[in-house]
Amino acid sequence: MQNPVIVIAGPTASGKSQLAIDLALELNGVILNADSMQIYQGSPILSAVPNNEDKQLVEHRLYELFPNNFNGSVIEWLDKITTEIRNLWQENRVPIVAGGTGFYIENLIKGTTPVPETSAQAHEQTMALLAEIGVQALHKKLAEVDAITAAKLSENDTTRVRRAYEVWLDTGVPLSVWHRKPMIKKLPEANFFVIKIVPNLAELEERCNLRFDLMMKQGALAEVETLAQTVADRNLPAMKALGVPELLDFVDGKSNLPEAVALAKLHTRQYAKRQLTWFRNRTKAEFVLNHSYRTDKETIKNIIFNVKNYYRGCTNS
RNA sequence: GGAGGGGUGGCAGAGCGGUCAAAUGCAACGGACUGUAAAUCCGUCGACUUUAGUCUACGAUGGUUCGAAUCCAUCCCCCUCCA
Repeated sequence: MQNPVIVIAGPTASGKSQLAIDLALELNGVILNADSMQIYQGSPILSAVPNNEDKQLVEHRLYELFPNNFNGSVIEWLDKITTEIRNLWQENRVPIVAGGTGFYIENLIKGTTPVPETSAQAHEQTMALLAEIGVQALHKKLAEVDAITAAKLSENDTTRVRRAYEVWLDTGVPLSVWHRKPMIKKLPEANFFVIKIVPNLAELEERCNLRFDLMMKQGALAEVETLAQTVADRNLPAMKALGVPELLDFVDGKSNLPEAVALAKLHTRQYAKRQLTWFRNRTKAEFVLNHSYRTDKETIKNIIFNVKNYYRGCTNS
């Protein structure tokens, strides 16, 4: 096997973590987190970070790495995971990347745009401008300096309009120009074997609901109360984990508990759908599992067989 | 029993004679996604056909009118208050 990276991509509650563990046990693997929420420390319960039992079975890395007030992005995660993967190759162990954040996985596999890191001032300035004039006006200003990007974006797309403007402000070069440059792969030497879990929605919905009830029993509410007290800025990524905003509303007295729980479940289901369309339409996989995973030797055997075959092919060619 | 308010598309909720297949929000379905991505955004959403159009729709039935979700009558159901 040469520079293998096994990637397990799938929606929430599809059994990724379990599959990762079962595979890691067979392949001398280490599990690396590819989930944008599990990377933060704030909500191990709500973001379904693997528990201690799982962590004792197999080594897990890149979970609960960043403090809650850290404003992270794909890049920080990419830096971390890149060095972890290289380390594992050195140790002759197999990196198993597991997570539901399609955007992160895509950046790992296909690379990132070579935009330099934007300055904090540019960010602050753009945020201030956004707050002052609103998205649509910012979109208009963007159109003056970067018509191509502006044309592609909805005038309501706060996140992307903000970023495009910020990039222009900081680098003096429109984002559309940056986008023309070739993507940069952090790990050009890696051979990815992607396993995609694609369960049907009804099945997934049930699992999401059951899992959320379990989270509540495990103390999700206390988790959110702590967040409420320790993190001032609720726009921080760590405050966006599913269930956090909903339970926060309850903590703030803006809703009641059953309502908050119902909403959190709804949003979880909607998120799962979004993930499903991401993976369906833009993630190529070497192996597709068309149902949720629970420990099952046949499936593991089958996957291992495919993995070994795949990497034999890679070294030969 | 008396007084009042109301029944609108999967839900909530506007509309109160024509420009209404019916605002808006939610849900649902599909899609996008190049540094906050568990984020953010877009499209569709009565049926059939589809630039246009046809039909069935606003509790039920009947009426007024060129024309009704909108006005009138009767009936059915719901809610609030008084008894």
